Amino acid sequence: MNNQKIAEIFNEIADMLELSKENRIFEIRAYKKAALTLDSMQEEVSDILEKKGIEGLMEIQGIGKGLAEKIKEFVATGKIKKYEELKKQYPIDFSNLTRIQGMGSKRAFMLYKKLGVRNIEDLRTVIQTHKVRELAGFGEKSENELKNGIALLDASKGRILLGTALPEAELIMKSLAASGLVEKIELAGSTRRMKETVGDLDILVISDNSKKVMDLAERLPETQSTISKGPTKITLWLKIGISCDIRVVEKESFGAAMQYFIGSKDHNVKVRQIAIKKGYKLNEYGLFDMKGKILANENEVEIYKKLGMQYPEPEMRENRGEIELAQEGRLPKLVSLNDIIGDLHVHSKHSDGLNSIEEMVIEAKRLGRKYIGITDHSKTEYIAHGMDEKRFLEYSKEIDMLNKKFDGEIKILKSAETDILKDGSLDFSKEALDQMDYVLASVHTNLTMKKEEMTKRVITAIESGKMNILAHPTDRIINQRPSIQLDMDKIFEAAKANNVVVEIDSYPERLDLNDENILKAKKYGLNFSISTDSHRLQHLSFMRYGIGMAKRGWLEKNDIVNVMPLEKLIKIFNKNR
DNA sequence: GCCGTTTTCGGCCCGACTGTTTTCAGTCG
Repeated sequence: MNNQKIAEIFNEIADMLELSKENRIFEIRAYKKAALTLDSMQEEVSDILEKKGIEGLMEIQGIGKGLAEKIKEFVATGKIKKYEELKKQYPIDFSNLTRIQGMGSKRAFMLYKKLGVRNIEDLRTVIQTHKVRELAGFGEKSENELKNGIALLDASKGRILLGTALPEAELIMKSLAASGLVEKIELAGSTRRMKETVGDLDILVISDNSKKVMDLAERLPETQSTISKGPTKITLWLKIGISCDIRVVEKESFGAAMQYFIGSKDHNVKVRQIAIKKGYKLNEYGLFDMKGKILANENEVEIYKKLGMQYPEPEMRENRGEIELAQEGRLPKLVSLNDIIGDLHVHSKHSDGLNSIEEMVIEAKRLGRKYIGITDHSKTEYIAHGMDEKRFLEYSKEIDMLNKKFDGEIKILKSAETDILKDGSLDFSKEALDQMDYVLASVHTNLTMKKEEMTKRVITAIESGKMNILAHPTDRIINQRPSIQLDMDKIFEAAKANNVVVEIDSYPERLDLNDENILKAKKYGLNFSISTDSHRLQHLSFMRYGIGMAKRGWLEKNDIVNVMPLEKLIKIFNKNR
């Protein structure tokens, strides 16, 4: 919770420094960069301080002594002196005002100085009375731009789920491709990198008629309005509450454009620095030598090659060490969707799923799965219609029957999503657990337990010698519910010692483990399962999101269990039971 | 303010679009 608050303060400090007369552009950048890092960081700064002190903070990219001291100050006192002092000079709600499209710190300050605008409500008033258009540097159009900006912010969903953004982007791309106007169309940006949430869409197009492409984009059913439109780029506002950039680029520079617009920003800054060190220049049009001669531009692989690097898959491009590995030729060969042959977390009508086991099995078979594990809830999950031992028997019989029916086509594994109860015990009798091919277990109740207690609870389950997969380990729901408090190092250590597989839950609201935790877990040499947590037929296709997380966490095929043939998988499960 | 096999001082990514301009500042990604 500290992380986001400090990020906000750092951003505001940057805004206020932008107003000072001296040129402090790099100091400003340092604050903004640190804010970005803190905002997306999983580990709480207060935890880092507690464990490793101020040196721990300074290990974070972009945080040096100065910022580490300020973070420490905030954790200790809830305030940062430098911020409080600046704020006296500029009593303006920058963090909300600058969320308005077209509003930066300078305009915000101008509006404060001339019209006394301190926050969005003040701004609404002066727009209504048309005072903004009278200001020097503003005009009628600027006033309308801000008015629209506020409306967009009101309608904005902020960062939306990857599971919403990706299908939306695919719809738009499909329509543009079907028009016959485009020679090539590709997804870029954070959606291409499979980030768990997405702030806007980025689409690249090759076309010899960019105007027609943009006119068409404006008329798509997904489009709400046009934010800006130039000769090579259009920004749309989509009905789902985010914006979408469509850029038309030359065929010759398509690779350079892809490299540039896939990002991430941090990754690109570092790659550009490498280019500069080699005496080159890299931008969205190509890689150039000192004389401006083109070295590479049509494809990304070539650009990285000329820079002495392997091609990093988009999911890895976060400047988390992938650049160094690419330079050394040691990039991991990431797992891919095609490697997956089974799904080990699937619900049916027996608890809170919508479809019968048979329906789920048929769909899984259609998707090419060789086995599917049915994992309906246990009795403590009474809201989800969880099964007691008696109902488990009926469920068990049904699975046996279906296995006869589908013999040779797909194997149905008998399991259950077994609650890890408050004391760490499992929510089924020993007899029931023994009947299962494997036991998937997870926390669903008493989510607010203290870290130490919660960690002990989960480790007790892991050490029970009964469970095989720890499902959605942190239990977070993106944008809705924070993670349960767990010492992840201890959990992973215990999982490793007890042959427990950790899950990457592909359900878009969960994506749990997330990329950061996967990277951490990989260091412990754990086995992972990538499963869908399906509650209806359509969910079985969520696998690609879990694969996205796995790739962002640098996982290779041999880190994953549900790529293995059934016999080998069962052996792993039987090891600890 | 950060950072380091060119540097503990002197670098730090760069182009598109818009509006109010008369040559460019502000914003964005």
